[in-house]
Amino acid sequence: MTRMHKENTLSKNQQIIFDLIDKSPEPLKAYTILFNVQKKGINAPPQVYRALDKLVAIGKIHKIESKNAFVACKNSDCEISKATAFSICESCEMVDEISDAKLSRYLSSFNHKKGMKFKRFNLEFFGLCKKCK
Amino acid sequence: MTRMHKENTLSKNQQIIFDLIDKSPEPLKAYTILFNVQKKGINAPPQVYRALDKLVAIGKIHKIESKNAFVACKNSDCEISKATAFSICESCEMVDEISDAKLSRYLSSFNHKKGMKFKRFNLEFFGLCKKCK
DNA sequence: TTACATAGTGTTATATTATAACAATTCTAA
DNA sequence: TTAGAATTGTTATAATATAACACTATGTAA
Repeated sequence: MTRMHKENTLSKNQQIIFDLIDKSPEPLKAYTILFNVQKKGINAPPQVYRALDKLVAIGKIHKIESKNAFVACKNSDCEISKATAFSICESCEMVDEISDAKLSRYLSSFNHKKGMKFKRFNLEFFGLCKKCK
Repeated sequence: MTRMHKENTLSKNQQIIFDLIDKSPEPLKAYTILFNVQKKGINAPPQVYRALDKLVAIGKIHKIESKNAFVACKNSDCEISKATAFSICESCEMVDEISDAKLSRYLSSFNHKKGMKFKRFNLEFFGLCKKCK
């Protein structure tokens, strides 16, 4: 049997950073996170980026590529980030994770004509949210 | 009548940078572009980024957000970058713009339950291309 | 043809985002 | 209890992107 490590438990830095992202109403950038956790003893960028990388890998957070920012996963259906979709308000910067089984199924089964088999997708919609439009 | 400027013609720097991207088989990063156009008198990052911004705005190129890199538009249907989709090989870095009217229609008409009206989307699929799988 | 607005250029400096490299420590499974 | 894996702490630096300012070129309207 191959060695297994404890799952579902986050390390100290990972927990600190996840908590911060999870309670933020908006996506957080790495250096904003750094600034906010310095009081907890996390002093340098690599500490933040390492935690972010791990949290992304295990699906606890997602990176919003168009903003270089991170949000907590709100969607139990996204299967460790294999299928992510977001709506992004171009005015107030609000980001909302889309949980739509039909959309997810449609895209997961989409096959490129040129013979590529997809493992993962990320979709970002842009517009104006209810409040801003 | 409102003032109109010439359309469809690129400025000198825009043309140089578009030509470079257009003949590249792979997405190009801003500083790779800078390095390659220095012999043509483009010396500093802002010159590159300004041309890239404009080329993106008029739909001649697209930014691959997950790679911070740029490709020429191969899809006359994308309507000035309102609806972009790419397949990205995780092994060889190849990027291919997807032109699929059905997919585009499906996503363009997708409406978020929470009342957001979308103006634009970007979709990035990841996997292994024919050659790499 | 002038004059005006808009777009583009060149330049220096700096801001922002992300990683390399290395030493030390802690956790986990056997 | 011990070896491997994961995590931490740290310094330095790489990579990506923009601010700000002076200047030039181009298209349009009068």
